[in-house]
Amino acid sequence: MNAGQNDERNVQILLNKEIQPTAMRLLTLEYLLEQQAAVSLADIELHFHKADRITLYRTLKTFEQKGVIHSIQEQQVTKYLLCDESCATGIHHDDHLHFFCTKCRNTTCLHQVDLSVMSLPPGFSVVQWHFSASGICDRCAGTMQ
Amino acid sequence: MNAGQNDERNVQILLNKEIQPTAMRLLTLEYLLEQQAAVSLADIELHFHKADRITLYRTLKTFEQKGVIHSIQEQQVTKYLLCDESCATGIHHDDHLHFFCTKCRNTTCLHQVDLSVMSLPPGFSVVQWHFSASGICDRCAGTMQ
DNA sequence: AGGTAAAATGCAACCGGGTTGCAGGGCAGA
DNA sequence: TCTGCCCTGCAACCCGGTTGCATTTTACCT
Repeated sequence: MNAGQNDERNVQILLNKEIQPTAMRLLTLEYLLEQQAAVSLADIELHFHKADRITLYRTLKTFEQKGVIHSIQEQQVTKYLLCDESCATGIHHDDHLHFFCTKCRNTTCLHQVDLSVMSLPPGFSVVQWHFSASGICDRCAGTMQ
Repeated sequence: MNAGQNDERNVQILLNKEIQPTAMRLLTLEYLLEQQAAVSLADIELHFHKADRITLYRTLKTFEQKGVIHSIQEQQVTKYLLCDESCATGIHHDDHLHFFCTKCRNTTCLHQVDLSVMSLPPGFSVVQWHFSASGICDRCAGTMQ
């Protein structure tokens, strides 16, 4: 693990998406890369207690718009997750299931669930899917207290 | 169509769900019964321009809790729809697809889409599903301008 | 290196939906 | 008729999202 190398890699990630790699953005990206679950603006704000809420907000907006992260609605709050490689400016492929665990309150992506079987009645054309489920995740199920 | 009969029927609907049939609640129920699409608190408020926002809010909360309606999140705002017969206090069966048309901005339920094919990885247990899609609905597709 | 323009940041403030507390009013039951 | 409970309406608050504007940083050009 070499911090300098990670920085270098993260700079490249941003440049590939046409985002200027500023300090704030690199820190935010680094944080997002560490996350296993979706995080809200408030979560990030709490983590970087010195950072400005609005800057973070705009950073996330930029990331989302450029295809670095995608957002989901989780009971009134917006949460963010890293995108797949295939996402780009204005183009998202977020058609996978988001699972919200009511116990640990984490939201994770379940790419392995096959949603291709979904078909709509004639006349409807879908631009975007939003799939989510809530319940108990595998980790919490394993650790009954 | 007999207004008195409808009233009587609506009173019964509420009583069956253990809700006191007050004037406000009957009006709200009547309005909800007329809707083809999900409505927000603001929508209802606009329709009953004399009504109090908070009372409406609490009426909807009561309806939801008692299994008359269910709520969905539609880009930051909560919208409400009538439940199936099978819903009761604290028990909802809303596992059908909600389709949001980006043109007419209406949200409708698509019960005909089969979601039973969905299966999760082992370890996950689902309490509630939330399926939605956005795009162009059949009615708007038919009326290209 | 210095100057300039554009982009990013930080602060203040606003907005709108959701939510709660409390006082008044109406209705049902004693 | 009296009493208590539930519904209603008003005020106010909270919190996430969002915008405007002034300041700072960065990139670029000479």
